[in-house]
Amino acid sequence: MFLGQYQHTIDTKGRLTIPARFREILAEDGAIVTQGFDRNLMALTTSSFGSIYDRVNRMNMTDPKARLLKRLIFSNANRVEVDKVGRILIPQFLRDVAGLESEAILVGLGDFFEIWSSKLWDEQLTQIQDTDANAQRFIALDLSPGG
Amino acid sequence: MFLGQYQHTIDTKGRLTIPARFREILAEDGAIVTQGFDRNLMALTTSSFGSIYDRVNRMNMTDPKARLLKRLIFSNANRVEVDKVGRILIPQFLRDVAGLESEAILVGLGDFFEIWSSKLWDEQLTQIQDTDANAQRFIALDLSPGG
DNA sequence: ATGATTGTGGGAGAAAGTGGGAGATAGTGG
DNA sequence: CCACTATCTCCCACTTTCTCCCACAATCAT
Repeated sequence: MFLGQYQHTIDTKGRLTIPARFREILAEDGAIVTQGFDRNLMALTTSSFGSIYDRVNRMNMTDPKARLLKRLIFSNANRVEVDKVGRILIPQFLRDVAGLESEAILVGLGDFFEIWSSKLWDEQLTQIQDTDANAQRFIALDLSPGG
Repeated sequence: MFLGQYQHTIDTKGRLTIPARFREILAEDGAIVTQGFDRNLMALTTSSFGSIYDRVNRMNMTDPKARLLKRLIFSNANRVEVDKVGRILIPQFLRDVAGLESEAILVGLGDFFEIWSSKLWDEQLTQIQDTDANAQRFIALDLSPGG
């Protein structure tokens, strides 16, 4: 399971170190990196990308929105390999999409993880750390641990 | 069941001793430490985190609110292992969230326990021990044994 | 009292993270 | 088709951080 947040550098060659904990999960058969929904990137295992693939594929392609979603997901998807010391190579166009420069925040989200520029992630954090708003969110979703 | 409160030091390496009583419960398969509701941390058994995981994970990722909630839950969660002498390692970013420095209060809350900085826990204590206020506060909460 | 358990600290080896060089590969123009 | 250039990939080296292990003090129970 991908959990927690890590800050790593992106070197001049566009290589990004994957946290050791994430590495084990990806090691089996590489990963897919694609554009996320919020100016970020999503990194998925090939199997969880597969399930998205199936879902999107089943959508009705006469619906313009479905076609747009399909293009978003697939045209920006990129297969990446983890190198010997645990890095992946992020293609230039994906770095541009997420505004990535010399450093990135890797954020575990359970089945997959996200890649953010530190600037944009800070903006997310301010939303996430709003404890009052969080209490409301939890209430609305009845997410108490015992529930 | 996690009960009572304990004060323990966090050493320079970020290690926090778990009370022996709590240890037995966690020993099997480690724990998940995550951000709590009030500038504190929650430590859950992997199984009770599992039920949260399932529910959050099923949410629709095309919904912005769902993404935010997912980030809240997973990005601040961290799997921790209990070492040979009964300590867990609290990552820096979680220590920051809860304002933890060289000591912490561990508070049993049944299914899980909380981790507080002593300063913030003192503030809680003054609220909890205000018997006059309590008389008013809890009226709305039905605590009859029959449930 | 004394042996066992619990809590705390620190050192050494291992692992993680980062950077850069050199050969291989691909693309471009003549 | 060949030569040149730019990019990529593989490999190695270094630094920092982490993890494992042991030691000691304090507390508890017999």
